[in-house]
Amino acid sequence: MENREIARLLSETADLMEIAAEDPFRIRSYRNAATVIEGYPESVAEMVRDPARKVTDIPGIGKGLAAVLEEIQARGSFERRDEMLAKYPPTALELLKIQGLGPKSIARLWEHYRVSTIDDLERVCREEKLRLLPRMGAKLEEKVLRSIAYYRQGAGRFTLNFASEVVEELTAYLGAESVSVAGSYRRGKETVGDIDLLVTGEGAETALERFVAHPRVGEVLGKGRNKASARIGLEGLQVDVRALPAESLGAALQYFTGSKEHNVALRQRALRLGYTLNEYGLFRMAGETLVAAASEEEIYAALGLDWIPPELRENQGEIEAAGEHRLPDLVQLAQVRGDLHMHTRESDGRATLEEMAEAARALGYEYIAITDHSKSLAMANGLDERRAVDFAARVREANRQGLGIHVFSGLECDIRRDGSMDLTDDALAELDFVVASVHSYMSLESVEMTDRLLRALENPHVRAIGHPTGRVLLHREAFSFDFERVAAAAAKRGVLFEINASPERLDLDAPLIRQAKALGARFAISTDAHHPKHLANMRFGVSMARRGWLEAADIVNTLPLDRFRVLCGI
DNA sequence: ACCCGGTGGGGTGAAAGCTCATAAGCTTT
Repeated sequence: MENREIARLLSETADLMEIAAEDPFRIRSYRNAATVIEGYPESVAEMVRDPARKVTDIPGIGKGLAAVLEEIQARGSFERRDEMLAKYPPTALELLKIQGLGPKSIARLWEHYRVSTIDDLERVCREEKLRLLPRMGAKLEEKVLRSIAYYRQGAGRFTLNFASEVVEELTAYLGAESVSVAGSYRRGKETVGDIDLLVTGEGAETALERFVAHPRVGEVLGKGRNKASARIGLEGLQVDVRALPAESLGAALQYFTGSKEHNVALRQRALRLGYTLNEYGLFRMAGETLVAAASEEEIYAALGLDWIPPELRENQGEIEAAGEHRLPDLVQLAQVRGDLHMHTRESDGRATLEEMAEAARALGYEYIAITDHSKSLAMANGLDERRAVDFAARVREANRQGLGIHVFSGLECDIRRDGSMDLTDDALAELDFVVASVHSYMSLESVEMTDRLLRALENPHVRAIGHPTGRVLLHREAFSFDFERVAAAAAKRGVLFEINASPERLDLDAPLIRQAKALGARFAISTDAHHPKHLANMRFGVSMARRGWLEAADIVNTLPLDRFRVLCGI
């Protein structure tokens, strides 16, 4: 079993234990163990099997959890988990994703009404029975119903951190001469519903057999000669694998990459030009002569178009632009030279300044900004004025000593309800790069939120607005405000929009990026890393930027260090 | 549960504010 799956068993059990109101410190130990195991460089399952190794050498794993890991390795579950599952249905975990409900409420709902699924929950709300329970009322019923509706929109979709692991693992595993990923994953969409893989060449036919035999494949939904579908992992992400001849890979890739809207428009164009386009190729209609199929470039060229990068294929003007040879020269990951939003142990990050700097240096960056939280986010141990100023001095000293990369002292400063900054201007003036972010009062009316953000933009020390809409994918909607006014003001004041590359956020999204660019805004793509490995999430942010039609010139952290310093005056 | 440090037991990751309902539970990273 993979580390990630072990971690999942532990953290799900911790959730159930919370519903059962067990000892909070024990619960924390399970959660901590899950985090440590997920990030552990070796296979924990193999360590359990190897008599020469001791899992208790892993920090956070003691006698109790070592026994749990033994049991997981032996039979895929463990006693406490079974006990919890006997007490509460496994679907109760899903209820934790509904905003407004926590472990106590879920326990009560189960005890009083045997509510165990989202459908049950919806019924209880509609029948106005939730309000009869202690500490619950009519308002909560409304809130829960709204949250259910939002949750259902995202049901069955997955964020890119998980999807990318599956793609990378299967690509290596299938063993065909070529494996290409298509679908919304290839278009860089922020969440995916399934994964489409195309295999060709040597080993393509046996790849389907290998696929359904993969140890993490659960339910096989179908398997024929050319296609196999299955759900993978405990999460149940659907993967479709298609085997096809290399001669028609381009047509298949074009077709299965989509989007549907792009393909419809492309086929209409083909018809106008006397062709027909399908997943096997582009054909001249009379006589059905094959015109192009092996590569996407040939197909687009035959239709009089430049090759369109997958991220743009949404039928949002890209076909017209390709016909007029004015597609943007989209930003690429390799052009990124720095990362301007990350955390260390100073607040809620996991690593030190030096460790983050070293990881960034290893990625080939020239500079980073360390931006820990400010004091309002007490939960994250945010910095007050004094600590922020001391930290800036520490960063200056670290740069003098030399880190192999330039580090800017920064802060992710809370934007308070009235739009003022959480720290004084004097303190902010000591820092090189201040990102201002909203972390509270997210449900303000649009007018108040707009005024709040406009005021934040007025602060002379603010360089960027962090995760500007506050959305958390599959969990929380963007808060409402007048984006056009805020973007226009940001452009005027030279404040950057962050494109937050964390796969949980990906904020701004593509339509807002395009809108902001049209209003003259500039951008920073930043990972918001809380751990050195999170720096690698930059690629997801670059995908969003590309979906927003951005070029390197739109993004400040593609600038070399000296030019970036001049731009920011630091 | 773990860890430390000691062979018995104490400490553990940080608080503020909102909502709904009237004391507690949830949210925020």
